[in-house]
Amino acid sequence: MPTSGPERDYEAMLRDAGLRITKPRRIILQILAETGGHPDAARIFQRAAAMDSRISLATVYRTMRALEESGAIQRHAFGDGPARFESAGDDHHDHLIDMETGQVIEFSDPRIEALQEEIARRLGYEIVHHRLELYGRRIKGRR
Amino acid sequence: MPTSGPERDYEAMLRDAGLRITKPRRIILQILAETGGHPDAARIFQRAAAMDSRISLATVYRTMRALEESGAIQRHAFGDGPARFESAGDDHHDHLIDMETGQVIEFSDPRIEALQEEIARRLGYEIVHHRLELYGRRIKGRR
DNA sequence: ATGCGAATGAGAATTGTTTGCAGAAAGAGC
DNA sequence: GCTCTTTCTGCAAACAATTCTCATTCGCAT
Repeated sequence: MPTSGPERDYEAMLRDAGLRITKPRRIILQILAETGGHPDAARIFQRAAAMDSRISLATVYRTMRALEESGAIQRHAFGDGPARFESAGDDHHDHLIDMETGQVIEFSDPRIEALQEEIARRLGYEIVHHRLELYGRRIKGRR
Repeated sequence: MPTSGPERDYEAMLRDAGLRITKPRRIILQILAETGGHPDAARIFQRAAAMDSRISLATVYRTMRALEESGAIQRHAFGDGPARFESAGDDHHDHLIDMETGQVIEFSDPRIEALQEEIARRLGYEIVHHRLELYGRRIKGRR
């Protein structure tokens, strides 16, 4: 069955990071795998609580932090709202946020990445990470 | 004398926005004009309090909001810390944050801007604003 | 099965920011 | 300059997001 795949991957990540595989973590990871998108802590907590009402919000935050530190997920802060998380594949991408719907569209462009590198180098810096977010609205009369 | 210039400009902005020119606002604006950089509310408050100890942090926040809404300043959120403000000229630029010192370096590159436009258009969007932040560390052995 | 260290839950604590309210003060008109 | 209306301010309380404290539970190496 396909559902068993993703869970395994995540558990391996925990293992590799020297973290214990606990019930709450398993649930949270399962949610991350199934949900996709860019959920915030409250949303993750809400779904987790539906599966096991004993889980606390603090554990969600702690788990997210641990996963972030081990490189399994990324933390974003779109606009000013709460932090939102995304499981980190090895594909880098940036975000376009639809200002009307709040929808987040992912994109990537090697040319932009290259320019960023060039600019940073010219300023004497080496890029550790970056954040590029475009906030826009849908062009009407276009499909 | 050169010190009288900036203050005038800011007062005009208040006027134009239909806001009253009050003592606290004058002080806050003066600080913004003199200070430069990307101060956060606490820093602005601290300097304001040095000039007039009655000023409250709430007023700093309220003033920043008013100025932001009237387009006089921009609000940034580097990393995860508190919001930081910058007086908004008509020159657009992005930021490179030195991860060791927290120093913010401004830069701008029309090629990146153009690419962003192109990407957004391809996705069917029109950019309202964007945010590009490079987080990096100084390259050693380079001056 | 046992023990030790790591993880959890519940809630209190922090941090950054906003808000409610009563009094102060700005700007318009006289 | 004085008064009126409306906007601002200060203060403290309210909030939202996140982290921390601590007693208890649990994973897992032995």
